[in-house]
Amino acid sequence: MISEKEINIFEDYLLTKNLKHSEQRNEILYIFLKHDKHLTANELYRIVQGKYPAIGYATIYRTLKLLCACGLCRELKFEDGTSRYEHLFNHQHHDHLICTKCGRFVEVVDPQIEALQEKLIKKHGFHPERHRMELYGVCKRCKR
Amino acid sequence: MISEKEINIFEDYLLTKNLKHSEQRNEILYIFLKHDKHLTANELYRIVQGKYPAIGYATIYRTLKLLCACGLCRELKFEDGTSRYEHLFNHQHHDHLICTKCGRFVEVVDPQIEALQEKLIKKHGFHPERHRMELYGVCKRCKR
DNA sequence: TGCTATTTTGATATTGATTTACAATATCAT
DNA sequence: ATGATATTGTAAATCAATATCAAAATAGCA
Repeated sequence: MISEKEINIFEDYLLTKNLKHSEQRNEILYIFLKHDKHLTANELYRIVQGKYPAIGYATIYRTLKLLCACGLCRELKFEDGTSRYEHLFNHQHHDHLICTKCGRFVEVVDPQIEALQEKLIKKHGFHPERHRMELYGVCKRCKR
Repeated sequence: MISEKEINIFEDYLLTKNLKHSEQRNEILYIFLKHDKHLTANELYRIVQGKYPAIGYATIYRTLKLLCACGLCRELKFEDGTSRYEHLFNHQHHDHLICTKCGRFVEVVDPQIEALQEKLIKKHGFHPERHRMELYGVCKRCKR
């Protein structure tokens, strides 16, 4: 399920930045790619630990930085302060709809909203770059 | 400029929760109300320090919690991790448009977007509660 | 191969923001 | 005034994230 393309993106990034390969980086990259979820640094750390107990916390953070820098992932900061790392490859832009009871969340996009957001930014004389939208509510399961 | 109503809200909250008055709480409340800006805890702390050097950091945080609990303010967490406290009284719901160069920001509302957000939440079977939207771009002044 | 410059790593310490613990003090209904 | 309860400041504790640094790994080159 891991796409060769994602690995190439990482490889190319190392190359262009004159960075080196390492087993740790590989291990973290593969584990990150295998888990197509929004993991926290800590969750990733624990999974990596399972296979590679010697790996340090700092290396997780360092590699997550690389993954973000090369465009494979991005850091999401939620309201409660937790940071989660989200896959970017083959995932077009989206926002999040989050259940306030159970924390479950869904990726959502609405082209109309997207268009209006850009319009709103321009109306205030800004040059649009990006946005962040989180919708909160109670999900079907928690509603009853 | 400080509205009696805001003070009453705070008073009432203390009353209903069986909390007590204190000079510190008053001082912090008044200074918070006087500065109709999005201050950080630290900025508020420094201002309060000017009049009340004995006041502790913890008391600032504790009082900000009260201000949020009684509905006079809310904590905003921005992407860079900083928390700012925003006035709620007489400020209807709004989102933020933030300049990525200078950090300046504008409060914005777009009824069309608001409506679509609610629709989108319902479409996914959620019961809508609230949302958070931050728009990022480069402001007029920074553009040139 | 071996050499060497450079990068990476893990352990540990450090930061910075926020929270907590606790003994001393202040508040307020009686 | 008294006593029960809440509040305060100080200092210590958290917590996630970052920086430091000596030792180990990597990769280009002989």
